[in-house]
Amino acid sequence: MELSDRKKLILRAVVENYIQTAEPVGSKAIVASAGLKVSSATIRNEMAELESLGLLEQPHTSAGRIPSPQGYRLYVNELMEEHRLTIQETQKINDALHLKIRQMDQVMSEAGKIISQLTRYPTFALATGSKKSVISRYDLLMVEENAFIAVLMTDGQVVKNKLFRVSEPVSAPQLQLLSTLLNTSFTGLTLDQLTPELLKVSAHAGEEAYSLISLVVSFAIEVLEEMENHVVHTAGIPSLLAHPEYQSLEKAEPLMNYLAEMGSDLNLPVIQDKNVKILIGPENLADELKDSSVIMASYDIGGGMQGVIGVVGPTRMDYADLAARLSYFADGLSRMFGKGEIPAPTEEE
Amino acid sequence: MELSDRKKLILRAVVENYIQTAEPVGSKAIVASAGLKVSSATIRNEMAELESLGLLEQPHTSAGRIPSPQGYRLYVNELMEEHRLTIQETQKINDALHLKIRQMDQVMSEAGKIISQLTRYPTFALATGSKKSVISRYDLLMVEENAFIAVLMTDGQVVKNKLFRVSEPVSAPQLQLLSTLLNTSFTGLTLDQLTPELLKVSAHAGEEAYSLISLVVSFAIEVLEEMENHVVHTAGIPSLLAHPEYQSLEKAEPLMNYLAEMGSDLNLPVIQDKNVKILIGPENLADELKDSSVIMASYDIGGGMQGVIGVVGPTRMDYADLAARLSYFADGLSRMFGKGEIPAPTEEE
DNA sequence: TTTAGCACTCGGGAGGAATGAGTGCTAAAT
DNA sequence: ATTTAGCACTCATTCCTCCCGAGTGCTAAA
Repeated sequence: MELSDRKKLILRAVVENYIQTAEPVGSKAIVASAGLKVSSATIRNEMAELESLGLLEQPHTSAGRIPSPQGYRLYVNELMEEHRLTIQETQKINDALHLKIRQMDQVMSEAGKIISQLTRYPTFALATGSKKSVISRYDLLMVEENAFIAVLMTDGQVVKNKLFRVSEPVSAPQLQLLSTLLNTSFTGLTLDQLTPELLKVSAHAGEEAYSLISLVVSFAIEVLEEMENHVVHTAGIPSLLAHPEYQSLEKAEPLMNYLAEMGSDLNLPVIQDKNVKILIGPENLADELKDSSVIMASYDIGGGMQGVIGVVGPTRMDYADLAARLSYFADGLSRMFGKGEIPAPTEEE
Repeated sequence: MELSDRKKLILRAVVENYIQTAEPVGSKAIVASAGLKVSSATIRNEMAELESLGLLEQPHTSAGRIPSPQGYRLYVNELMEEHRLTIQETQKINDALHLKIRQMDQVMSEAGKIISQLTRYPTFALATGSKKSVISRYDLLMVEENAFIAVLMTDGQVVKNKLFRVSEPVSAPQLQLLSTLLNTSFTGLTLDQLTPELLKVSAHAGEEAYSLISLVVSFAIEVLEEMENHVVHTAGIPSLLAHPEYQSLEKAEPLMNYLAEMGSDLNLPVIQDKNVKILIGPENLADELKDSSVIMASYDIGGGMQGVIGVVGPTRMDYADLAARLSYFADGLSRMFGKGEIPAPTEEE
């Protein structure tokens, strides 16, 4: 069933009033804010109907109405106008992007901090993707007699390194040999393909080579595990407390703990079709989020992976504004990854 | 003036009772807990004196006593018995150390998480040291025609890398040349020595070399800046809410925000003589910490740097227990850095 | 110096009245 | 058929007030 235009107008007024004031919206307030030429009694009748449709609800009998999750959903889907960012806002986001993000592997952790500062909401950031990462190349660098550095690169262009200290001395030619071996036998393999393979190689090379190889390969496994584990970075969790819906500790604490501890077992649907995805109240899978909303945007990392960055807040959020900001931010990140390089401030000369 | 033994006993009983119950301690409770063969009236007299000495205070007239910051300080300095960890506790810490910390550069961020989980207090972790870091070696790895990896190692044995994409194609011999140049002219320099030097080199080599060199050097500068910036990692901030002294948002919020935002401008005295340092209430420099305590332990990173890891909580903390746990944990980290290698689970066979 | 006894203080919780915003419903008006 | 004015009603919130009890300080005796 389709709502009358007037009902839509009223629902929208309720949502937008409530987003601003955080107080239940009464019929008189609607008359004042929406440009309707009807009396408050009429509004009351309409609101009663909107309530029976499940779009509005009453905290208690003698209070105004607040939007239900379904009400917000309808608002987001049909009523909300796309928010246009001001030049200042885009400028702010651009500045933050370019100033703060220096190294590619900091993107995950820094992006969250930036968004959290910009929006004053808690944020989470993670990388995802169905495609399994593989190591595309190995380099071994001799440091001294019993220390060397392994540098690994994944197909997603992520580079990781680790310093190894070993008891038996190693030589440069030896490392050369090993890295050839690694590059021929241990590249292009996904995490599950990587373990049993070890044995074969130990036959070819000597005892010592075996132990070195296994050191580097177990490092490779760590790296791949880390990539698949979808570590979730969070930032700005205490910002929650600034919002009236989390003024009571019973509300705030479970959510804050959930956010602080959301590790690999994230209960969010991370696949998304469009750039921005909004989950309202009970649409969230995690119990701790049933009374909150999540707005997230995705960006392309390359190598078949995508990054997701989102904010968490009360269902009473400025969806239009946040969606626009996140989307713009995510686009900026996509662009950075697309270019494969950070537009550092030094480049602009 | 030296306190009588009985006063010491009473002070200690008050502190330890209060640490456990979080409720002001009355004279009767003291009689019951401390093994004193005197009546509650005597205790009351003694407590009145302890109060006038500034060691105890009364939340309000008709309540028991709680320790003042000076009271805690005296307790920590003289009365507290060193806490012996149980086998289980040390085991737990060892397990956490070995399981969670895989790569050296994760130590900072992981250590905090571990301690926070172990203690259920918010933690902070940072690296410090008067000595300036320098880059001790550069390696350039050719990836493809217009991409290469720079691997930098500091004198503190930290290795960082970055993938560069360049518009002009580069060749392996060229990179070889550049890395020699970098290693001869740009190693052993502190952050402040690093900038003006650039010009000299541009004369030697051609145009293109210049731009590549400056790319790598500016990365080196970023790395050194990052090391000097003493980035503070925090974890477990919401754990604060579990403690009764932070049940009211007015108390909890400023502190949580402070912790969440404590960036480079950390107002803590980071130098320390012993392994563990305790700051009680107003001994803290930051206003936000005036009603809280900080317990921190340091560990040796090598290369003239030391790491600091600490917990933040109410002044009513189990100082003995936490000091012991942190100290043990920090010693474990020192050992790891001393060996220069992570005792990975795979090695234990 | 210690102790028993007692009056006193004060925070915290329970109960209850006043307040007021906002409703639903009815009956008249358009 | 819809809209509106009017009015009784509901209920969260605020502000008293009262009461309780834990714990104190003080006094006077041991």
